[in-house]
Amino acid sequence: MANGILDRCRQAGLRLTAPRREIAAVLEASTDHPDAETIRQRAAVRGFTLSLATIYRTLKAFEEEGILEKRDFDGGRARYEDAERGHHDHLIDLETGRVIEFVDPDIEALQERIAARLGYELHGHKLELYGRRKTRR
Amino acid sequence: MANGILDRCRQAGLRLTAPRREIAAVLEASTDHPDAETIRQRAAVRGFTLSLATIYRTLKAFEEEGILEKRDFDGGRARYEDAERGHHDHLIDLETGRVIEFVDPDIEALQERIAARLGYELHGHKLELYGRRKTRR
DNA sequence: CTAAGTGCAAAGTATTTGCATTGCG
DNA sequence: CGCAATGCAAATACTTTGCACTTAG
Repeated sequence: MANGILDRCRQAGLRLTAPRREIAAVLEASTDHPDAETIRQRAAVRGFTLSLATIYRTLKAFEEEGILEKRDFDGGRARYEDAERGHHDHLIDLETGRVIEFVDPDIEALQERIAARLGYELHGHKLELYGRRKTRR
Repeated sequence: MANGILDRCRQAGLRLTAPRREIAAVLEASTDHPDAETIRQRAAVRGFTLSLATIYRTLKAFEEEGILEKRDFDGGRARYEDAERGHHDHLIDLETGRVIEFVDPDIEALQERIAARLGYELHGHKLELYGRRKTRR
């Protein structure tokens, strides 16, 4: 079974170039959802210079192969995350903008049922909750 | 109670200018989720010329006042819909790109519970389902 | 060896903004 | 009247693309 991004990259028939190895490394070292520019900065910190064009092309290629998932929380820059880390949804902190990941089996099941009710086969979903931290002290 | 977009516009202390009346009219006549350019075209058909800058500024103002809601289905152009029409979620047809609206009280309740479990007060949410029409004949 | 991938700079989209002018309240 | 809103064009933000060069397989 393929676990790492590079394994899946190879499985997909994509060449394992130095930039791709670096982008994969940055993504796997990230616990958040970096955008293209952030990926470049993180690579730079690690001593690797990446062209933004390459990053965009690579992210698109990875996404098309189902290796990464694209997120668009705010309509600004697109952010990416490893698709293999298992599906989860997001709660966005309205105060800080922080993104909290969560999973809920009930939600998954319910969405499946709703899609079926509408006459559709569910192929994916995105759920974003927006909230403020409860001021319980 | 304020029902129309213009009523809420006035409530919010925004001036009721001709372009705003037109944008409101176009939105209220739309059953889909138009983007800025589409709004301009629809206004044009109705014989009203709108500057794109004005449309963008108006949409942003309306959104900030909670009159409209911004959607970003594909990461491309932002789309807008009347916030007062009651909350609903979206199912996007993967074949045609068509957007189907739906409401499900169970989903609403479940999301509320999840947010609470995470220690958050839910202030909004977006749910997008992606699917293909069931080929049942 | 050769098709896929890269970097650069230029081109595309989508959206925002400066500024002089207009018009709602 | 005065300040908010408008239109235009220029500016910005993000992403894509053409092209010549490099490199993985």
